[in-house]
Amino acid sequence: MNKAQGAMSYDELRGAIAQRHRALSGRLQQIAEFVLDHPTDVALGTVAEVAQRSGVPPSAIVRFAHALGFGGFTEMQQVFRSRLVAGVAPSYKARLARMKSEEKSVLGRQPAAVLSRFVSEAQSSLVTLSQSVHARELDAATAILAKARDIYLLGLGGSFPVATHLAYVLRKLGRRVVLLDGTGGSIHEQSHAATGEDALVAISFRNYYPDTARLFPELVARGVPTISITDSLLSPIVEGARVVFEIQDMPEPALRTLVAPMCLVQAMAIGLDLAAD
Amino acid sequence: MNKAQGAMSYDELRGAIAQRHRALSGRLQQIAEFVLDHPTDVALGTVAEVAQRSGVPPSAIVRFAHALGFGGFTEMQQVFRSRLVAGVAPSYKARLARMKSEEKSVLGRQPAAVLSRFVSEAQSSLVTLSQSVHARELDAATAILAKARDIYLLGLGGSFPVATHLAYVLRKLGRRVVLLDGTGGSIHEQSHAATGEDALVAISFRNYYPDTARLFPELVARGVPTISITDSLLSPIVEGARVVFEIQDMPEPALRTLVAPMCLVQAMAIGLDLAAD
DNA sequence: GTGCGATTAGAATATTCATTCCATTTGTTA
DNA sequence: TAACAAATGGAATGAATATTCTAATCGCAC
Repeated sequence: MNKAQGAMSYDELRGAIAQRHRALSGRLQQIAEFVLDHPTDVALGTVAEVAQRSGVPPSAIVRFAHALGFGGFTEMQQVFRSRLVAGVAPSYKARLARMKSEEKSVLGRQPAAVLSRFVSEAQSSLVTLSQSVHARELDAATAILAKARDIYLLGLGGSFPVATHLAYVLRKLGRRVVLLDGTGGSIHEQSHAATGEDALVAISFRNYYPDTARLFPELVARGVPTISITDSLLSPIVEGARVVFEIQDMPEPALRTLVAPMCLVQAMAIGLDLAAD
Repeated sequence: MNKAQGAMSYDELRGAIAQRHRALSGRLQQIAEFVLDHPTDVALGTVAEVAQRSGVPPSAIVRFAHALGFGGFTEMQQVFRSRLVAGVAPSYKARLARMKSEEKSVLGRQPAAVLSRFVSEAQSSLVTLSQSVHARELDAATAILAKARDIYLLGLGGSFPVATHLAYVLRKLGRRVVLLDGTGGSIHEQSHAATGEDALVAISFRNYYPDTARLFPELVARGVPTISITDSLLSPIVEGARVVFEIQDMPEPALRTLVAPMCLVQAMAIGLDLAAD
């Protein structure tokens, strides 16, 4: 009623409700309690649904929103929805918005600010990684690698660093590795010896490197067990893969730090080594 | 259309979309890509909003839902909403606790536990990075690169992924880059043309790759301005460098994720590009 | 018990929204 | 090139929804 609630976080709203609870009328108190106990219902439901579940008429819900300073139910609902999106993607939108604004400010142009931006970007990509990769996939991947005679690595363009890193670690651990880098001629020749006894790890992000998209199906067709690391289930290296690791929210090519895939391949390699004992 | 999609989990829906993607028409493929990339928008938005953000007419969105076997957009949206509620249910605390317990349990050898170990290790290495790198060094480094005609990159062995990544980004930004990788003969020949007009970025960690230790002094002696990224001030690529980035606490070669140096070179490259305007 | 202000419920309304339909375009086969 | 089928975009439609309005009710002081 009195306070102008422009943009409000969910936690702030909780505090505000708790504070005013005593001052509210009977019905409104009842709604306050329901709303604090069932934030998800408020976020996703309609006025009628919330009204029914909390046992009050729809108009009371709207009055409640008004009493809190919102223009209406819809406005209040936005705050509850923000809590949901925060739960799945740690401040994805906020991050983007912050980057956009910083980019244009004078501060954002200083190298030090650029570094801290990439650091925080990398941090959140690591959080996402550990959330989105499931144990089952990792187990399956290491099982494939454990049985392989030779391990073929396919990662070109922007993904090449990931492939070289995996190659390095696997070789350190005594595995036989063929890095498909296309030096000294066609990449087809390098992969010509691959069979079902071997294994392939393919890495590719948007925009998918043409050679990768071309070679991958050939190897799959030849029966080579395949592990794919990519950023979308629609990428050209998904179909036919035994295991797919999807790493979401990859920024545009020039801005990606490759932190998440680097960590992932590292864990695959070391996990393989530990499981072998 | 054909499949009766009663109750469906979000992951199942993702799989279904990926599977049918090829069989869909152009517009519908475009929508498929958008919804996989922006599940939150679909969960919370209206048909009109989703349509606008994905750049298609609203009717196409409905047709997409139909093509997937749903009765309409609203029905499909329920699946996307289920993902949001699932995301908040096991709260941060629970998830964090689970990670902690896994880490210490006997299951430490399982790949999933290995991954979470590398992730947390990478997290702390990023924190260290942003603390130990100072603005002055970054400014000096970008200044050197800005004046360079060609940028030579020297990073062999375990550091090679970092060098290739830097090469990729710098080239994307239109810089002339020479990656010293030793293919097709001696690495000396590749670097033969470097002069004081150019610049060198050298990356090396223990155990320092012999070729790096050999080539580095030569280039310095020839007057090439140099930026070094290494793990100790006693490393062979420190003496003579204009700027030295010391990244501490690098684990042994097979265990390092290269997360910190990857971030650093990324920031250097982008910082250079932004400063150039 | 009476009168008054605050509160409430439910119907009425206006808006937003998903869906459908059809004319037009696009792509394909003959 | 012509004819056909599939796909597309945009307007029309009807349902669902939030909000407002008003009459009725409640609580309370006197």
